Amino acid sequence: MKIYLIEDDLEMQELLTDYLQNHDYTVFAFDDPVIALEALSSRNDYDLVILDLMLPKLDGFDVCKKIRLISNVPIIISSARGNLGDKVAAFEYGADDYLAKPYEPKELLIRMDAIFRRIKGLVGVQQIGEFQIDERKMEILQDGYPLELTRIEYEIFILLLHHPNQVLSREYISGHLKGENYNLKDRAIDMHISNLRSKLFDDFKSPKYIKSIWGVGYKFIG
Amino acid sequence: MKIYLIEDDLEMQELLTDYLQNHDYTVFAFDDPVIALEALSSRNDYDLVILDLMLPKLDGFDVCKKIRLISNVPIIISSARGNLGDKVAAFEYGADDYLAKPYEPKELLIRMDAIFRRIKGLVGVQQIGEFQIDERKMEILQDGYPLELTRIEYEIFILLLHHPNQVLSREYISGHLKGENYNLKDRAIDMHISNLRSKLFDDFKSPKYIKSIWGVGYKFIG
DNA sequence: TTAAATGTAAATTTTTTGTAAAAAAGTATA
DNA sequence: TATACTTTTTTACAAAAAATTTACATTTAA
Repeated sequence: MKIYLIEDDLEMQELLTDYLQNHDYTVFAFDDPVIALEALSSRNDYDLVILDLMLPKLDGFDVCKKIRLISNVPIIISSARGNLGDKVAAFEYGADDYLAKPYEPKELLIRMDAIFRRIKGLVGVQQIGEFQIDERKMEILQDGYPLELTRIEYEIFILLLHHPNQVLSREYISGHLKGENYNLKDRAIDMHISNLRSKLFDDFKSPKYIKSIWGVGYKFIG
Repeated sequence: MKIYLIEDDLEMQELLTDYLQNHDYTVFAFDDPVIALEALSSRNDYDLVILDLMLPKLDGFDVCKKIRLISNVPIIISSARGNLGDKVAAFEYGADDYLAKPYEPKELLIRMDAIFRRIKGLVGVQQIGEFQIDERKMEILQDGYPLELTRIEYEIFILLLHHPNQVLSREYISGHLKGENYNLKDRAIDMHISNLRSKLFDDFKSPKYIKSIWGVGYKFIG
C-alpha cells in the first residue's frame, strides 16, 4: 500500500515515514505541497494521503480541495491545529479523518485501517471455515465461489454457520431466521437442509458440513 | 437516515438525540445494550450506530463485536475513555470512528457525514463502472452519453450505483431516496426498475446491470 | 422388529416479479 | 383557465421462482 505523506516538519515526516514503513507501507514523503500535487496528478498509484494543514506556499485546505478535484483517495489530516473550525473545514473539503497533533502513530495506523476496511467493503465480511459471508451482498462464498442459495436457504445456512458445532432444533431454526416471521414446518426445514446439502455437495451419511442430530435437528460442523 | 444511539447517560443521550434530530436524522435511543442489540437484529433499517463504551450489563466492546456479527453498519464510538488502548480495541472490533468525551456534537456530525460520503462513494469523482454521475446537472452518463431518466428513475439508479453489488430492499430504496419524502409502494419501485432496465437495454433474465434478488429487492452489478 | 424420524423426488401451492395498460397526479403551455 | 403532455402510481394478469406438502424409501434408536 502506497501512502503519500505531505508534511513540512521534517522531524515529524521522518517519524511517520519510519513508523509506516515498519508496518509495511510504502511512503512517499513531500514537504512541498506543489510538488506533492504534481506527483498525485501524474501518477495514480496512491492508496492514502496524510496531509498536514500548515504548509509553505499552499494552504492545507487548498491542497485537500485540489486533491478532491482529481481523486477520491482517502485523506487523513494530521495537524497541530485541533479546533472545531479547522475540523469542520477539513471534512467539508473532503477529508476522511482528522488527527490533532500530538498523537500516537499507532492511532494513525488504526484509523487508516478503519478507512481501508470500509472502502474495501470488508466490514461485515465474516470468514467461517471455508465459507465467507457477505451480508451486504447477501452472498456466501465457499472457497471464493458463490453459492446459489434461495433466501431461506441463505438464512438457514447463516444461522448454522453462526452456531458451529451446536445442535439447532428445527424449532430454533424456524424461530431465529432473520427478517420476517417465517413459520417453517419441520418437514419444510428438512427439505431446505436437503437442498442446501446438495448445493454444498454434502452427503447426509458422512456429512462434511451439516450433520443430522436424530430426534433434535441439525448441526454445522465447524 | 436512521441512527441507533446506545448511551446510558440519559443527559448525554438527550443532548445527542435533540442535536441529531435537529439535523434531520431519525434517532432511536437506547440505554440498555441488550434491548438495542435485539432491535438491531430484528430490524435492518439503521444507517449508523453511535455507541458508548461504558454500559450496564454488557461491555461496549462486546456490543460492538456482536453488532459486527450481524451487520456492517457504521459504528462511531462515543466514550469518556480516550486512551490509546481503548481506541485500538474499538477499531479492532470493527468501529469506524472514535470520539472521546467531551466533544462538540458538531464534530460527531461532520464525522458521520464523512463516513456516509465514503460509503456512498460521494467523495470526488463519481465514476462507477461505465456510469458517471453528474449531480449538478442531475444526469447519469453511460460511456459519456446521458441517459434520459425521470427524476425517480434517476434517484433510484443513483442509490443502486452508490451500493454496487449490495442487495437493496424495496424498503431501503423507498426510505433512502434523496428527496426523502417519497413513499414508494413496492410495485411502484418494480415499475421504475422495469423502466430503468428498458432504458439501459438490460434484461432481467440475464441482467448486466440490475439483478432481482427474489424476496428482497435489487442489486446493481458493479 | 418396530415405531418414529429423516431424506428427497415430485407435485402442489404460494409468493414474488415483470410489465402492459389504465388511472391518477403533476407540469408545462397556449 | 383549459389543454396537452409527462411522470408516477395502481391494477391486473401472466410468468417465474421459491416454498411447502406429499409420498414413499430409508435410516435410526430402543
